[in-house]
Amino acid sequence: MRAVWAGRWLRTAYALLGDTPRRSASRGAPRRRRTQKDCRAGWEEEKSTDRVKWRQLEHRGPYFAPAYEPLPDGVRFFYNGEEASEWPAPGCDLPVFTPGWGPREMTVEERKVIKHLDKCDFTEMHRYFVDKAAARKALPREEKQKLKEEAEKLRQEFGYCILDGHREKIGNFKTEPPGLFQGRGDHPKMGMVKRRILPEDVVINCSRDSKIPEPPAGHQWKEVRSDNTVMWLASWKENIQSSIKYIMLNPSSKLKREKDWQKYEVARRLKGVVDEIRSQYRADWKSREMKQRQCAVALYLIDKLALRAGNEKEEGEAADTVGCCSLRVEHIQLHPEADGQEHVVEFDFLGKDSIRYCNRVPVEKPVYKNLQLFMENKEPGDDLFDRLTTASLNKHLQDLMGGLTAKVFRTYNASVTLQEQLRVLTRAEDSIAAKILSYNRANRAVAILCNHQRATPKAFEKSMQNLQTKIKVKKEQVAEARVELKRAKADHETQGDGKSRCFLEKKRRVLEKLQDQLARLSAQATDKEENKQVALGTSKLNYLDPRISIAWCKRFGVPVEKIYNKTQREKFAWALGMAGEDFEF
DNA sequence: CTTGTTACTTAGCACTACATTC
DNA sequence: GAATGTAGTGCTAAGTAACAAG
Repeated sequence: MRAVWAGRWLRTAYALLGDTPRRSASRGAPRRRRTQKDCRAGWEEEKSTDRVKWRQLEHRGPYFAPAYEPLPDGVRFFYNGEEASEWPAPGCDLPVFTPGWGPREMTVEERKVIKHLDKCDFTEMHRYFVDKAAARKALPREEKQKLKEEAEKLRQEFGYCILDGHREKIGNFKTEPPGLFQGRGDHPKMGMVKRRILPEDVVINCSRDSKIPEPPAGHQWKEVRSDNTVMWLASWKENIQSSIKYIMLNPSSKLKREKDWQKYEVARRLKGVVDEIRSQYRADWKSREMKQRQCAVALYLIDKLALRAGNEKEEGEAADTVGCCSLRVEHIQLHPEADGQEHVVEFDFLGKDSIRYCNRVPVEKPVYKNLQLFMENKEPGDDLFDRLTTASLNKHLQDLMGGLTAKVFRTYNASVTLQEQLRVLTRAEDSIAAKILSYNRANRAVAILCNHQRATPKAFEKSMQNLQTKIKVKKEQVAEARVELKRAKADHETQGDGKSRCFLEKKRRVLEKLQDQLARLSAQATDKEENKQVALGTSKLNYLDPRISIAWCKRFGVPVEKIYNKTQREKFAWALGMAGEDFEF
């Protein structure tokens, strides 16, 4: 078998041809960051900052994933068709937190022998992990229950903190286990070894007067600090991109809820000035200054198409993806006329998570002309907006409205679209099920606007077929019930007694019930088909002001539980009481 | 201005637990 | 009771954006 790069078993497999992760090319001496002393000063001064501040924070520190067990002796590895008798040797040349095994890079000797991944045969290793997963699945009920209880115990011990006197849920209380880095898209660092995190890597953030978390026996924290202007409880630097990972609170916590609420309030403030901003950027399309023009056109695209800002990325560090400001000439095509419309721009690029954005849109003539201008004398690989960065764009936005950045447009347009679509699609006389379908349609309009895609579910075709079969059966049943009803009607007319009347009523109810079921099934089928490749969750969780949905529920008598599950209701608790039925975004 | 660092939000996928159907 | 379908959850990568320093 070939190297299978998908699947979690890889996390535990050996890294074969991983490059040594390069240290980020730090050019000069490390710059001075905020020190602990500065933090203390911040604490006492209560500087005006939009950062949420806390007074007291106590927690247990992160939970360290236990080390993996070594592969048993029987599991063999083949290279180029031959069994490698000595390799890979169990054991680990990296420091491990508990005695055990972890993924590692090849030694110098191994690298001399193993040069091509496609000559590696992982079959036995793969089977070992598949079997292990199957064994776990086949565990008797009591054993599973026991595992569950152990996990719950862990959650109780590590999964909560005390913040300003309240016990709050932590979002991710475990350090990330070592494994092979799985980037998305064509990632240059795919397959590199992600090191095990040790207590020595971890910075703890908590109140000075709290019980400081104990590092695991025989270990020490990298640092313990008390910075009350940040939301994280612990952090460490990861070795692939040398970015910092954080342990933070669950969305249901007060701190996160308030932040979320603020976000939507900023978007609502934009609503008040958006007309002005729009006429402003329209005017700037004709600006004499190139930079201003580019800014105005970019803003138009961000506003109209809900594009992301598009920060610059370091080449070779991540997959080649772009957003608005980092669009290149090769990503758009101009059509003077297409699909019966004028001034059509065709976009085709990879966005966040290497999700393809492919769209043809008619734009206003000045935008079209400007794009033409921006593309003149440029190579396909050149930046479309060569005078523009996200920083300068956001600087401009900040001047137009305090707190305004490019991403606010996405929030704003998503929420406005939901509100508008709900208004258009909901009919008061519809059943609850039909209303929920309308809600999903409105949600879907937003997801499409924001380009939230998903892979077609594995069993989609099959489950769709099953659904169609069910519909067919139901249709036959309805037809049959119709015939029976007719017969009962005729019987009642000839006999006219109470018994036949009763029978007639019964048949009528049966038919109604069946018709209802049929309607529900076809609605389900429509919904399913339309939703095939659209992910609704992301917009629901991150872009749609929950007060819009809650107000809609109240207005149309739909229970909120039909729209938000328990977790979502906890996250949006701030909005539950706030939004009356006439709330307007 | 550029560049690196830091903090936080947004994103899709794998897995799992539970409901439903056979 | 097994098989199947699906909603919910965990995970962590990949963005945005602010800020400091050269």
